[in-house]
This record gives sequence, C-alpha cells and structure tokens, in this order.
Amino acid sequence: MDGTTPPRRGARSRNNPRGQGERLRTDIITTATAMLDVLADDQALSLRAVAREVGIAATSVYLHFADRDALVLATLERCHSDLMRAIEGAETSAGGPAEALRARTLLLGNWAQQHTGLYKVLYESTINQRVEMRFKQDFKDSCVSAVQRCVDAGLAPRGDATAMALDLMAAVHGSVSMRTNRWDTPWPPFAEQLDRFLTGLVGLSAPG
Amino acid sequence: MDGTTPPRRGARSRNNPRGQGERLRTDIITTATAMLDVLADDQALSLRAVAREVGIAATSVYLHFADRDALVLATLERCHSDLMRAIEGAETSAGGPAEALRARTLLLGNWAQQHTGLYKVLYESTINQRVEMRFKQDFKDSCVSAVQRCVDAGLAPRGDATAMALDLMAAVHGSVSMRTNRWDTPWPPFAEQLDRFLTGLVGLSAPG
DNA sequence: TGTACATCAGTGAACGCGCGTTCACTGATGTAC
DNA sequence: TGTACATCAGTGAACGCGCGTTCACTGATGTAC
Repeated sequence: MDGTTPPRRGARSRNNPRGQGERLRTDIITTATAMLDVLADDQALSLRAVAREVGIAATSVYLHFADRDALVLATLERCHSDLMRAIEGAETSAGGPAEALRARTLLLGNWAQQHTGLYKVLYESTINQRVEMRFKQDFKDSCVSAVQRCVDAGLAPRGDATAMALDLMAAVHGSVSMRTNRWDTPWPPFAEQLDRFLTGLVGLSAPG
Repeated sequence: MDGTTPPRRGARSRNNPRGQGERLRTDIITTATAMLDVLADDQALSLRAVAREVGIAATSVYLHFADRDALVLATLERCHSDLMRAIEGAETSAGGPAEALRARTLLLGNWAQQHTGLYKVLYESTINQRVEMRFKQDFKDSCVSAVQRCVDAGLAPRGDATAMALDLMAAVHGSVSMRTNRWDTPWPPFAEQLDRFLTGLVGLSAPG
C-alpha cells in the first residue's frame, strides 16, 4: 500500500493529456495490428476485443473510427505504408536494378513469413471484397518500375515489363500464400525459389 | 384450396423416407457449398443459415455433423474430390504429358475463376489453420507426377520434378489468388500467363 | 389380421454468449473576463 | 485572483441480434408375435 492504487485490469490510469487525443488512435491501430497478425482474418477482429486489449471502453473506439471496418482499413493502411517504406529502403541500398528487384522481393517474402496473419488479412481476407484497397496499386506500380529498370539496364530481355512484373508477383504471392496456408509439404527456402522466379519469369541471368 | 397446404416458407413438406436419412446430409453439403462460394470465408458460414436455406431446423444439422467445423470440412472434402475427378478427366483426355500438364492446370485455373469463393475457402480461409486438410496432399502429389511424366518423356529438362511442380503450383495459385482478391489491375488472360509459367518454370518448350 | 413396440427422421424451445452500436453522461483541464 | 464556462478525452449502461449447442420431444413407418 504505497498510496497509488494500481489501474484496473487493462484499464488506463488516466486520459491522455489535452491535445493528445490522437495518441489513442495510434494505440488502437497498434493493438489491432498485433491482433490481426494472430487472427489472420479481418472478420474475426472484434472492436470490443481490441478495446479490451487496449484497456479502454468499447465506445472509445468510436472517438477515432466510424465503425469496425474503418478501424480495420486504417490498420491495413498503416501496415501497407510501413511495408512500402521498408521495401523502398531495401531497393535503395541494393547495388543495381537486378539486385534491387531481388532485394525488394526478398524483403516482401520474408516480411510475409514473419507476419503471416497480417499478410493474409492484407491480401486474402474478405475485406478485399467489401472495400476497395486502393493503396495496393502502389505496390504493383513500384514492382513494375523495378522490372522496367532491369529491362532498361539490359539485365532482362526486352518485353512487356508489366506482364513480367505480374508474373513475378503472382509467383511470389503464391509461394508465400501456400507456405502460410499449411500445405504440409517441405518447401524449399524462399530465396532459392525466388531466384528461379527471377530467371524463369523475368529473364534475369542466374545469380552467382 | 386443393386440400394440399403448401409447405411453410423454406420448410420441407415431409421427412425423407426410412433408410434415406443420408439424403439430408447430401442436401446440407450441397447448400453449404453454394453458400461458401458466395461467402468466400468459412467463418462466415453459420450452421443456422445453412439450415434455414435447406428448410430444416437448425438442430437437424446435428443429425449428420458433430459441429459446424465438421460440416465445413465435409463440404470442402466433397468439393476437393469433385475437383480432383475433373482434373483427372482433363489429364486423361489430353494428347501427351505436356498437354496433360497444361490441361490439368488450365482446368484448375478456370475452376478457380468460376468458383472464387470456394477456391478461397479451400486454400486461403482460416479453417486451414484450425484443422489439417490432409486431402490437399493428393493435389500436390498428382501435380508432381504430372511434371515428372514430362521430364521422363524428355519434354522438360532433367531436374527436381518436385521443385518444378511447387514452383508451378505457387505461380498458378498466386495468379488465381490475386485475380480473386481484387487487385484492380488488368490481368492478362490466364491461359497466356500459364504458358509463360510452363516454359519459364517447368521448361516446356513454348506452345504453338 | 391385429397390435404393441422399436426405429427412424426430424423438431421447437431454450440456454448463455459476444457482438456492433447508440445514448446520455463524467471529470479533468484550459480560457475569457 | 477568482469564477463561470467551454472543451477535451473518455465512460457505462443498454439495445437488439444471430449465433452454436443441448434437451426432451413428435409423428410416421416398419416389424415381431
């Protein structure tokens, strides 16, 4: 008994200070992100469960999000922009266009394997059917550009860079998706498979 | 008023005859199949909604299935075996190993695009995380065999048929998955993309 | 041929639960005068 | 310096809903004697 009573289970001790109301929004998104990574399904995320985890009243979520879908969408938007920033980082620190294409794709594959639930929600959950997630276009555009730079540098045969990029994206997404969806089969290391995709679908010369 | 009162909304007029109790099981699975194809998410399928659609009491579902998950699993099992039978049919009516591989993969791709919801539930829904769907192994095995036959016939370069098959499966699954998950981009016809996968990943010579 | 009984296919009411959302409210802090 | 008021961040009770599942039950049909 030191005079300070501990906060109730999960409850915050006090409100955020004036002008800092947006902090709660960030906290909610952070918690929702972690929960979606476990649940791997947007429909399974309940607004009440998020509030419970954050330690606030369920109604407080409505201070920042119009409804449950808005919360999920905001979570995925932040998730996407974090991922895109990481991808750009991987590209810029690579030696040339071919290395950049490999590095960005490897980063995506590894991220997906480390955040299987989030990856599923981003690219496979039914929220894709309900709301348009326009930001996915960014990802495709940046992938096409990366392939185009390889073509321009003479590292890949002339051809339709968009088609090549879509082929690569499909193969990579499929590989990652099948690994996370419990096809119980021994999978080759992702990096090896990626090299085959890069040579077979984009036409880069084999690494090493 | 002709003496026969119409059945209540959705209600069956009478029980199945003695010895034909299994008919209801089939009806339930058929209805669940259609509903899953629309819902595209196993968690969204409620046992009560299925019963309503079939026109029976919710409790009657328990005459044939232990619980909701058992119903979903039985539905997916039938779905899988129907699909496998169709795939085998496509293979046997093809001219040779290369045509067979192309035909079976094309059939899968087209089936997936015609039954987007079922495809998603089979290969992407969270029931994959909750229960082991051992029958998926059949599909992989038959795909590896189809590739192996191409290698044995000298139509594809010697190499690890399993790795080639996994590469092809990944690319095909990814292509189908991205098409159904609303990546709003103009996709090339699946058959064209498939031919690139077959040449780039399995090493078949280009068709035509 | 009649009849008691077993079996089969399926039902209806009820249970407790967690959910999304609405509403009127609280209590601390800043600000105009 | 005091005080009334506005603003801000967040709460608690309540709503109606559909869900999975349990339970005791019904009503038609077949069968042993």
